[in-house]
Amino acid sequence: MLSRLMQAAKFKKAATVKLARDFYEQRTVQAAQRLLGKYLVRAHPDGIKTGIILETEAYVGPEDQASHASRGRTPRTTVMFGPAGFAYVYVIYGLHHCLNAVTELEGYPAAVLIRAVEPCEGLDLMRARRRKQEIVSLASGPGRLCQAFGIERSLNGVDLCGDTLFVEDRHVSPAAIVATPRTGVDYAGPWKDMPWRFYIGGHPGVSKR
DNA sequence: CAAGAGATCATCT
DNA sequence: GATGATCTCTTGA
Repeated sequence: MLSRLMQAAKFKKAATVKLARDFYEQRTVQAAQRLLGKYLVRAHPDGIKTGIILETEAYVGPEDQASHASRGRTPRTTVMFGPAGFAYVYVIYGLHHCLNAVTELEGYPAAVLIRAVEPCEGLDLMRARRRKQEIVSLASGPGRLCQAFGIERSLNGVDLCGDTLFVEDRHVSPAAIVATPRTGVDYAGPWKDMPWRFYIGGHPGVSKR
């Protein structure tokens, strides 16, 4: 059994190397690509959960009709208009949560949707939350990963440069990055074809479509 | 394995 | 009142 001390030690180590705000201030498409291979970390009273980011999507600016922010600033999208490095978490289809990292400058609405990770630490915690056993099915999709990691609306607006949810500045170099159009945005007119979904090629943990 | 439907409600019109 | 940055289960080949 992993002692509380060991977990604390791991957490402490991870916390010292988390991505800083300036990472999130870069261009969204670039941030989406550079997040691939990095470690998403969720600290929770139950224990720590981590996973390697496998799949992301970029939602870029007020013109992007695929983005929630294209309809202007609303209570929901306020976080997207705020400064970089905060979490935008929303409920979709009344059932599932999706996690985004807000990017670029304050006033310019943009974010990276984290669509899938390869679970590393906290596997049994994730299994319990997901009620699935297979590692590959624990976090291969935006809703699945939020369920596995215990990410819900209470985390909307949390600082990704804080201690509860962050990305470790540690990189597993992806063999190949694939770019495709984003998922489920057929309504987005000319923007639906922008190749702003990125994933690690050939990895089984990438979400199905 | 692919296709289709149902779940279920916050959000905006 | 309509819709959705999804998931799971069922059906049928």
